[in-house]
Amino acid sequence: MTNLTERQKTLLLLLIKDYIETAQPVGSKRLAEHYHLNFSTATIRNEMSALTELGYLRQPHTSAGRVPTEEGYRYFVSEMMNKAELPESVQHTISHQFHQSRPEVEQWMTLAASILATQSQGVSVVTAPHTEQAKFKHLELISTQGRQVLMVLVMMGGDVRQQILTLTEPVTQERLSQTATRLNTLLAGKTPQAISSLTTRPDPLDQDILILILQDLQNRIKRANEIYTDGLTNVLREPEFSESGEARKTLKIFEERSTLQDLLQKTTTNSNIGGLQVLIGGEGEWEELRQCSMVIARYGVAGMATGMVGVLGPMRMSYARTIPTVRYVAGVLSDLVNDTIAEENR
Amino acid sequence: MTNLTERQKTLLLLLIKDYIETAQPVGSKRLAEHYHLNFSTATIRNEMSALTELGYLRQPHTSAGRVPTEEGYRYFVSEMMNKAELPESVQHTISHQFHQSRPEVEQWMTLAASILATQSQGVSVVTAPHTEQAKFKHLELISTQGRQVLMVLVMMGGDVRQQILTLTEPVTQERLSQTATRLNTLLAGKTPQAISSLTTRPDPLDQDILILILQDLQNRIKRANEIYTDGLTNVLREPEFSESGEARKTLKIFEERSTLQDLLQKTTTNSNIGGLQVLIGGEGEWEELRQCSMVIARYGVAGMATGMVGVLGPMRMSYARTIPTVRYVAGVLSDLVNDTIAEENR
DNA sequence: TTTAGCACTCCCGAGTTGGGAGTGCTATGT
DNA sequence: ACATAGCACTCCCAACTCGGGAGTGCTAAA
Repeated sequence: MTNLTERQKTLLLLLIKDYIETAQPVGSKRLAEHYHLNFSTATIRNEMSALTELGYLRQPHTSAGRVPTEEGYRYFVSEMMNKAELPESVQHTISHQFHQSRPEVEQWMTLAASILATQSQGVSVVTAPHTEQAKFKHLELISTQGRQVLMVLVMMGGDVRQQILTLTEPVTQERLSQTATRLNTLLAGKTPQAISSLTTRPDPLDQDILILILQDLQNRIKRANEIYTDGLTNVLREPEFSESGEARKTLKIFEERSTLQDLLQKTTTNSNIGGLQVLIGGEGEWEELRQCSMVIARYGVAGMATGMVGVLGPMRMSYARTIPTVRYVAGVLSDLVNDTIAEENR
Repeated sequence: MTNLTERQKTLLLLLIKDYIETAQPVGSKRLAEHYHLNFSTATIRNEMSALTELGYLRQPHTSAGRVPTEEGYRYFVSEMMNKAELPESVQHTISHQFHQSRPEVEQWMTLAASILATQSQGVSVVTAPHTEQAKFKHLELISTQGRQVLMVLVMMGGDVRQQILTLTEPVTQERLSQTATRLNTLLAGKTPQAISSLTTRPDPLDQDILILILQDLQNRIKRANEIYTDGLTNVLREPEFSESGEARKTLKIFEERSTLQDLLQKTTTNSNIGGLQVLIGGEGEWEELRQCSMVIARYGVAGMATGMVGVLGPMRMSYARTIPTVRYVAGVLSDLVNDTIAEENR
């Protein structure tokens, strides 16, 4: 694939860089003058012609400058993927912000989303660390008043959820505690699947609570798919979205969420922790994203708890900025997840 | 103020109605033909001229139709305010959706936001019911593993929050329970203010936990200000936001939130439960909303727990649709809050 | 007081046009 | 064989023009 001469490569990368900055088709003259190249515009024209032939460039009109194709962006991204580094000062700022924040998953998510959005000037997308095989850890039932009972369900991985139940008849705290103790020994360390095969219990209260636990585990899965987002308006800044029709199509993705979930699902299943993926132009699969690119990374601890961070922007987004930022934030989040798990297993 | 003749009033209302539908300046001819008026275009022109003089209408250019001014919209709204009714079928659908939903505040909020957005085709804004003077109800401390402790804090009004603490040294469940019992009797029924004057405790664990409770109460206030939103892209559908610059300014409000909070705060303090307020063109106070209108209502139980629902749209939003919808949703939410409080005091 | 008639204003969309940026090709130089 | 200068050609785009049309205000008559 790398059947490009050194000069072609230089020109291609420069042209894309220029186009990303200016959003204007780039001509031979501009390229020559702006980057002090030691060959003439005619030579550049010849090379550009070749690059067009090879599918890396495209002409919007017969007599306009060149614009990168999706293939061109792919080449550009693969070239810079391993070079791009985040300035140390920015790294410090980011990691500082995280260590300042309160040690709650929700805080981390919104913080990550906010940082990614401002750094990349795109729309950020973050999902909470999700334990695919969350194991039961602890259940607590607390009578609060009348028929109302507070159920607290703790899963390994630090995931906690509470819920207020209203029982059909009042139950003493003692009986609640007994039920909790029985269920705790019964369910300890079990996965949701294992739990769902235990639906019949002798004690009717045990039975009721067990069903509620299962329901809650269902919701937990839904909740794990909750997507944090920031910087939506950044997309409106880009000239390619100036007709509001295009912008609407893109922003709609973030309101409906289903496409987004689909996308994150498909993308992450075949990606490793720390591995970065760049989707360009929806990769033919997501019509809504034909104008966009997305930089996505998986973070967390494989098999224990993983989530996603990503940035969506126009196809001519600043990859040089976005790629290292996403990578770095994913790294920080991985560390945080690691720490949490380590703390738990002390 | 109602110094308008019956005919002027009719014409004004018709014109605004027409403009809301078409987004085009309305001329005398269109008005006459479209609504089978039994007076001529010349008469209409005279009346329109008078209405312009009175400040209800405006001409975009010397020879264009008329467009309502903010004053015009205000008149329109005050005229229809008490007339507008939501069709019963829609009422049923909405109330059905709420009673289908799980009895959790978060569910209600997202549901309300979604319903308002789809019904009104605007951007919905909903805040959770917030108990200004939440009283302490119950504290629970549960040792989970190692130095990690789960703190569950229940306030009157059904507000529950849990948090995982990591103590500096391991503590037995027994000691935790003792602390919880002591603090429960100490704090029962107290307001945050009362609690914050109790900062010194003899037992160091009691002391630590008390501080954490106060921190959590702080966060609870912040959280109560959390704003649920839906239908952001609806705004992009409107022609007045077709240049993305305008749209960006408006959507930005929903990302930054501070303006929105300011607005909700100022608006709700002087409004009663069930009372509807319509802000037109930012009322001179919110520059960002100069193009927009907002329909806002307060819901809940005064003095116990109240929140806000509202819809933001272009100034030519469909008030006839939005006003009764906001009113109805506020009513349903009030009922739900009422039920919750009643359940609690059984 | 309403209405018909009329001159006037001014927006807006459809053509028209010229300049400019960029291209590909060819011929010439290295 | 490759790079470059020169040149004719293409085609976009912004500016300009222009006529129709919608709407107005005024006046005079009913």
